[in-house]
Amino acid sequence: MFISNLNVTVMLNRLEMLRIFCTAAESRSFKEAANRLGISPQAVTRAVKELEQLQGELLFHRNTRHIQVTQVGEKFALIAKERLRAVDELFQTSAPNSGNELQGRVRIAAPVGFGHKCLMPVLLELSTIHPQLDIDLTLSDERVDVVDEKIDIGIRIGFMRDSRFIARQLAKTNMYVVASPDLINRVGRPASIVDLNHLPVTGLVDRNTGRLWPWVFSMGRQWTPSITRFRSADSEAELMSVQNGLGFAQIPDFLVQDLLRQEKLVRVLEEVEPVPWDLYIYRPQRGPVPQRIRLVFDHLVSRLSVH
Amino acid sequence: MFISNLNVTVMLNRLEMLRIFCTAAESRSFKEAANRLGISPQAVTRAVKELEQLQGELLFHRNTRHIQVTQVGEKFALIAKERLRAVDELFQTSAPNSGNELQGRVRIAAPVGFGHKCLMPVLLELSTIHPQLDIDLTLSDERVDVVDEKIDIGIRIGFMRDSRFIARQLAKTNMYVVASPDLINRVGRPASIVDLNHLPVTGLVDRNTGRLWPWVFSMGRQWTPSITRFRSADSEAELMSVQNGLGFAQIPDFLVQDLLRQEKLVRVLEEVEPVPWDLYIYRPQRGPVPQRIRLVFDHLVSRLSVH
DNA sequence: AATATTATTCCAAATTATGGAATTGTGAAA
DNA sequence: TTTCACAATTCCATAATTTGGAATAATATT
Repeated sequence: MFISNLNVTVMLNRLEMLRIFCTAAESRSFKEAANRLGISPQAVTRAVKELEQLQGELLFHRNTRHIQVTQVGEKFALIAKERLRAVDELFQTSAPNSGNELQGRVRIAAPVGFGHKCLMPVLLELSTIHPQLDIDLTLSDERVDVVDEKIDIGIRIGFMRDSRFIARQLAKTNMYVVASPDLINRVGRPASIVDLNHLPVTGLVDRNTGRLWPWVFSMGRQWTPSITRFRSADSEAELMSVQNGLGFAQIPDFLVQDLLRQEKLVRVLEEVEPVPWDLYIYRPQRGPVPQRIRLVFDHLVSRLSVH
Repeated sequence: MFISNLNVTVMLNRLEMLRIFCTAAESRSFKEAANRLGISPQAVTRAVKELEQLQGELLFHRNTRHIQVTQVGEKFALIAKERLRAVDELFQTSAPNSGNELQGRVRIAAPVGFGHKCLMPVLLELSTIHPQLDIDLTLSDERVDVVDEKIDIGIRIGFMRDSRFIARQLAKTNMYVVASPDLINRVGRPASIVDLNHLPVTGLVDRNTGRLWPWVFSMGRQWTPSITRFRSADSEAELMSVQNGLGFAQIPDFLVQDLLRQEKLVRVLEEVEPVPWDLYIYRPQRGPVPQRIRLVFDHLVSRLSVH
């Protein structure tokens, strides 16, 4: 328990305090935040004031005419929002599992980022439903044909016009140029592709060539970073660096859509985005296909498709 | 707001509810939990009861003589504890940054898991201190000599007896056999290495050979998984599968120590663990070394060393 | 069978949260 | 420049919630 200043009541419900603060951070006024939450404006003032005292710094600049979240407040709100959501999630019921069991080895290949973000949850779910399955997962960002020959199911971005495989489109995937709100506040947003030349950027390294992947834009335009703030062949590491404000990056939408929704990242250069690419799942059309491969394939299609 | 049954008061402070529940989950009685928290046993009863109503299922089996957290309760407690900690963390102040600025490219190589878990936070910190640095990070789990030639700073597990490099030991790293508590509850814990032959395990694939890395034990013993529940060359994916109870795995301590501390994972076969390996950082001893390399090296040493 | 201990329920008292009213501050309109 | 409308903030009386003592019920131990 903490002792407050005179005239500031002690508010022990920190969860509600955070919720009020986060709502205020995305409102144009405390009054608007209060309306959204169905509470009084005094409650918003009290919550923000108490949080500022706990944090030891201002989270909003404000007067009777407008409010402005501080940079510290902005960062704090992003983290708080996520953690608030995580706690709220604890109070939402989840559906039970069901299904019949499969067993044996299934070899699956996918891009790294998609693997971690979208595929692993589904594979874990699959494995719960079918405890006898042996999932052999290969994650890489490059098209390695020899690997394709050894897999049962693959997921790729691009196009698939090969009769050796049965392919099914999962979704269209966009390539977004994104950055953290903090970075944008500091350096501004690019108005055109050429602006990227003098903004901090990060880069994804092609493991095969050692060079940076070019960024793709509408009308077939490309731009390759030269000077970067951070670069790696590891897309996860690149994403971490972007989230932490090191630079702008071009990243597939499935990796960042949650972060965009949570306002941890912001899209820029939307008007020059390339046409969406296909995200598809495929399996070889050779010989009789084990039932488990067919069923896993169908399960992945149903769980990964975006309608 | 939710309408409770007769005689159950509405408790809006969900954070405290979770805290009470989590403390009870690791206590031998509600009275003990109450003592730990400095509240009355009635408060513990009320919090647990209300949480059970919100979740729609029993979290404790209990009578006046003892309490037993249910399996659902156990799982819920593990998640809740982490999220509770994450929220509590929001209310702890953090120290400001300081330092002088460096600029230019620094090429760093490290193992994937260590890179994500231990190294990225430090690199992000470095980049904040030195915004002009261009960090080029290569993450891989294999020793690739040609890559070593192109790097400025490397981090490796094993031994380093090469006079071409300046090496400094960061820590001893242990290889732990771990599994989720849920899995152990379901299948029991191995009493010896041979028990692994009929327990579910996951495996890390050597990208170069396509085969599974052997597990290492004391007195030079090795064991290689044959049938796995899950396998990947991607250590992150393997770790996710272990956390979700797919199988036992042998994983370096730096990847799992937080999860062990949080009781999300449990160590087994501790008595046959191999002697610790060296985790060391190194840089080439060729020609004059740019100051930025030297300073980054020293910074990494100071931040990554375990005392 | 008796006893000690703990979970649970009830209830009065204590504590906290709440919004109306008033005050203060600020930008826009006259 | 003055006036006005609006919102942040503070104060305070009231409402709502939380609290622990007391009582009850249940259970393992003696």
